Amino acid sequence: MIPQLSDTGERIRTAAVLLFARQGYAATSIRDLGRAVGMTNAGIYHHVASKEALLADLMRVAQQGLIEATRRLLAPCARPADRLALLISSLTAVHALSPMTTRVMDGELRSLTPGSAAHDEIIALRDAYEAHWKQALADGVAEGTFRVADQKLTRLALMSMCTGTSEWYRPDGDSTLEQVCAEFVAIGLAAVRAPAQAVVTADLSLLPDFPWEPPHERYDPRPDEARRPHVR
Amino acid sequence: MIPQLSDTGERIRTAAVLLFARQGYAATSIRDLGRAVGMTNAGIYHHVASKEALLADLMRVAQQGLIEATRRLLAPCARPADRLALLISSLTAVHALSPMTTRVMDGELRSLTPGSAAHDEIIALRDAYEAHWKQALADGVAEGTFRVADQKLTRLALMSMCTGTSEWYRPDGDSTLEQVCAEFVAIGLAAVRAPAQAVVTADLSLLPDFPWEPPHERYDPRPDEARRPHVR
DNA sequence: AAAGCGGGCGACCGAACGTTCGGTAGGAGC
DNA sequence: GCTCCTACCGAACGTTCGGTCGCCCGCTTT
Repeated sequence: MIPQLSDTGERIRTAAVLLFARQGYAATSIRDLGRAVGMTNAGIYHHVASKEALLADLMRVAQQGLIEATRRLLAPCARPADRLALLISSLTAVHALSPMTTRVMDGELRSLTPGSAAHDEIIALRDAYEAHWKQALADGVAEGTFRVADQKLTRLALMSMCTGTSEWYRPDGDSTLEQVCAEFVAIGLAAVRAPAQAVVTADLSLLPDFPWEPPHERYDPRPDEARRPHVR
Repeated sequence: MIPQLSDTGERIRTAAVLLFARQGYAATSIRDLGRAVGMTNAGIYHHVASKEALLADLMRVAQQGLIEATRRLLAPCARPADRLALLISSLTAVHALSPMTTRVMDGELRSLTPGSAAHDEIIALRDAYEAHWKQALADGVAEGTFRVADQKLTRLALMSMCTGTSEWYRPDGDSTLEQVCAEFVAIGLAAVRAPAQAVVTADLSLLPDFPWEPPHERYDPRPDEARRPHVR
């Protein structure tokens, strides 16, 4: 028979991403996790080495997915302005489409034990991703297409704008994802004083797909019983 | 004699803002707090009603300070473009100058018990602040000065850009705070298609001053002994 | 000198934490 | 029929959590 190997593991990851994004890693207990998937806390440990290893797994796969998707998107694209446009629209789209995963990815780095192998690995992955942005900005400046006061400032400001999307975007809001991306690309190109051009946005089908990302709207992890008030 | 009433209370708040910003509220224990100010956990409770009340106090004062400063800044200013410029530069400057306080203010709302009086109060304060942004944008659109696809989208994108500043700004970086503010105002006005104008930025002396905000660079809370590795 | 008092300490509480362990139900392979 | 193996549970481990209680020290007031 089909072993359906990681079915339970996937359900655990789905619940973990949701709870970590909602309450934060430190405020989520293994027992919370078990309750969300209809298991005892002991059962969780048959699928997960430790709470921190679970977080590290989620963050590694998320970060690698983003890097791989970015590499694919940027491959056929030469001009710095186009590359910057793709970086902006893809980062925005990933944060809009996978808000829970990206919230954990962006905000829980501090929950990994500093100096641990997992911590260092995630930092290296994050640096590898940011290198794409640094390169695009530096190329545009070297080419004379971009005029920026401070490349680091510009990069961090634009990335903040994109990553913030996970905090507010709703698919049933007033703007479609395509409109959001186009708008952000326009703002980004204005920020580097590049001439407004034919708008290039990312092909959404090339974006990473996280199997554990819950559906966008309301998703309630409680299986059959009400959750305790979490007084503490 | 001067009772110097809140000296210890102020030291507790300083340590709390630092630890909450660094590790998060849930990952910070009362004993961590006590260690940072050279006290036992029991001693802390002579100055603080509860851990959550301490967080609520910090958030309330921070949010009220921001609202009050914004009110003062906006008072003598009529044109929507100028008001938007002031909102952008003041929000950016507060996040650059008080990164620890603003990180707690922006990121720890979820740590307040939902439905509690404190939680509702902070939400009401946050809504009161956002009303300034909504008003400025709506006025500009009504007046015909701004052209935006979606006011909510524009507002949240610009606010994300400003609040992100607390995550990366360093006073010894490549850009001065004035340059950052001017740049962000330019980006913001471009985002609403307002004509580039004489740049209006906030008077920094009108910004709120949080007595507990630690000095910007490295600030080490350990009083005399090394900190345990925080294994758990 | 005696009394009052605020600030802090040591000891402690019940609960929850991450994690481990022995055991067991059920299906697959021989 | 017997033996594995996977998946999970009940119970407990030692530790840490937020918070309380009683006492004591050093200061002020009288």
